[in-house]
Amino acid sequence: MDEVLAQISEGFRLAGELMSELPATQNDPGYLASRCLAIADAYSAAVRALQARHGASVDVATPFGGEGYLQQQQHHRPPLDFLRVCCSPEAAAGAGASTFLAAPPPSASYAWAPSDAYGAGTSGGPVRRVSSSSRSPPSPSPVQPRQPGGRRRRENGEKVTVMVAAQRTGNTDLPPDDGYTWRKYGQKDILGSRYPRSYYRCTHKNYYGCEAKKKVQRLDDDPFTYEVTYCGNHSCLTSTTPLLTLPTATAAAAAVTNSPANADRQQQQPLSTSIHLGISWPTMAPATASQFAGVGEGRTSAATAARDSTDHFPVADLADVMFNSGSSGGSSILDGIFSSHDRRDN
DNA sequence: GATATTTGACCGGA
DNA sequence: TCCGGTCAAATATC
Repeated sequence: MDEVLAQISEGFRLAGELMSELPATQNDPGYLASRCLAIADAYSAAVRALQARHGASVDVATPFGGEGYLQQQQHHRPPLDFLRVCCSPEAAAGAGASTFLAAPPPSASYAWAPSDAYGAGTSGGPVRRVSSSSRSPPSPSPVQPRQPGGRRRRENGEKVTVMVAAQRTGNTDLPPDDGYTWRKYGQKDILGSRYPRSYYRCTHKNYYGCEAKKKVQRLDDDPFTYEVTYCGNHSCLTSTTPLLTLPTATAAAAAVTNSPANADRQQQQPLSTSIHLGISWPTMAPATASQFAGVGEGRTSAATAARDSTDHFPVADLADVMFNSGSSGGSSILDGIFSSHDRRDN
């Protein structure tokens, strides 16, 4: 079992590295793809180790087709929606394109397809980068302490704006998942805009002091497109604090064991889909059209929205069942991890 | 009960 | 003074 845990641990380590490298490597789809595959390999090795240890009791063939499924999916799906930003030709070009991503980046080592090729064509994913700059020059003074009762508007770090296609089915009010978990803290009607602007900050702001924020606004001329502006960096991703206690061997083994009961439970439960890495893991169970239409209401976090997507990726699948194999009501393993720290930040 | 969202008010910058 | 960004109490959800 040590080998299994080591492989899982390695997968997380690689994922963490990749996240921290994203700002510098986002224009290198080939590198990103190779790193993603390395992560997938780590988890696949964990599965193989589990199979070697437990034999037939570890059956990953159902309902997703076993290793064949894993291999197939590795070559057909980008691991995370947000990589479409990083790897899209528009993102690489830096600005300006007004067309939706419709073709794979030529240098990507895995097949790439427009979002509509998957399922019912839900979230479209980021389609273009509009700008990547800080509006104001770096402040000569360090971060000022917040004055009691005062509200300081800060221009911290880089600002990146992307255009993101809304989901075409189900709840189109939800912006597509970008891989992070966000908490909405405000909404504002903007002058000259038909649609209000929503303000989000990182869910883990308290625990990590993560100052990442984003603004989401629908375009007047295209309600199916969101303009998402990211401000600040995710310190919750780069923290060296040992945040994650690996699930127990029992939990991990149970998670990858797709017993009918487990499969059924995975389909029924509203799962929290994020881990400390900030990665939103798509759900393991293939969702039906009716599920798309129903879920996502009420809880509007990006992670929840991700569940509406038909995105599936083997690593994500494995991690999803690992970290969401608990009971309902937010009592996943991750909830246990964050429960004592990550309280509300108001 | 804990946590997330909503929404009116407040604050700061232009 | 206006407008965008944020706060925080009230409310909703699980």
